[in-house]
Amino acid sequence: MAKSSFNAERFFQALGDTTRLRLLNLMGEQEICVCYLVEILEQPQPKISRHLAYLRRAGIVAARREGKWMHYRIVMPPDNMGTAQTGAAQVLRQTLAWLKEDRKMQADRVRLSKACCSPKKFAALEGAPIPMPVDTDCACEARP
Amino acid sequence: MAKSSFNAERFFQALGDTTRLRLLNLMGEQEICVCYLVEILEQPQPKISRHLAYLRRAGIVAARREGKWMHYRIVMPPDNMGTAQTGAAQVLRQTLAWLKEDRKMQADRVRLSKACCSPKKFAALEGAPIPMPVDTDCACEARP
DNA sequence: TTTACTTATACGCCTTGACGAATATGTTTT
DNA sequence: AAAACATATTCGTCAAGGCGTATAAGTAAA
Repeated sequence: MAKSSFNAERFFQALGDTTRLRLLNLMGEQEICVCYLVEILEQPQPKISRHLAYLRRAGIVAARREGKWMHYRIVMPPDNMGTAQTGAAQVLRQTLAWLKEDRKMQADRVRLSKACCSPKKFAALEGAPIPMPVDTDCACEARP
Repeated sequence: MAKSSFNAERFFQALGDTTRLRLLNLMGEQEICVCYLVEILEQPQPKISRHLAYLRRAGIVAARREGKWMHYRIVMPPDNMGTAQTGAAQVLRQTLAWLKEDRKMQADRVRLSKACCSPKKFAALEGAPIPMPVDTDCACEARP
């Protein structure tokens, strides 16, 4: 239990980059496909991939493969046996809430919502697996 | 209000170093003199000073001079007009709470308490301004 | 099995920042 | 003024990590 648990230094280092914060903001509470992250952030794919790898090494996100697509999601640091959250988890949760206050982060989420609702508009997203919308106001069409 | 406010990237970078986390843990809710920080962490003085400068540049701590001594304290990121705390402040608060769960951080605090109660035992602290104890169980003697 | 597609990794370059050691700055005391 | 003390800054070195570019690896379709 008192295993040095979770490396706080590495945890905060992982949060100390704007691109990674934007990624976490987009993952929010849902799983999301890499191709969406690339499209929404308008950044080169290797860059996104590298930052996702960093977040994964830090234990903040996890990946799941589905065919040729990779889905990333935030993983909350391990609970302390009961339902009580670990300090790290609470900090992460607070951080995500903080990000929601930021204009640019909000803009990213809006872009994501739009992409979910009409992926046709984003050439690169034709046929890609649609993430569950971050904001619940976009019920989206199911994927073929 | 929606001024890009506070640089989140820089904020987390500042937290991404163990020495700085230890410093923040010692500052806790009270002001503390640099010489105490040097003594408790048992690290070279220039190193401590550099990290304090970093924290100050990030807007997380502030310094106050008193004679030859410098006192550092944590400054909570600016409030949003009312009493409601900014996201940054809440994250910082949570972080400090998290640190308290850590064994090594607890040990640092214990060392600080002891140093407060009997600065004589720490050669270098003879006559240095005693910080208000972090843990309230040490009422300390007043300084001559 | 080729080809196309999605994602990950390797490489070289460059910036940031951590460190120890030395030294500078600022303050009080003598 | 000089000496003593507390703290800050500078310098040189080194490792971590960010970026673009190129390429590898894994999977599905043709």
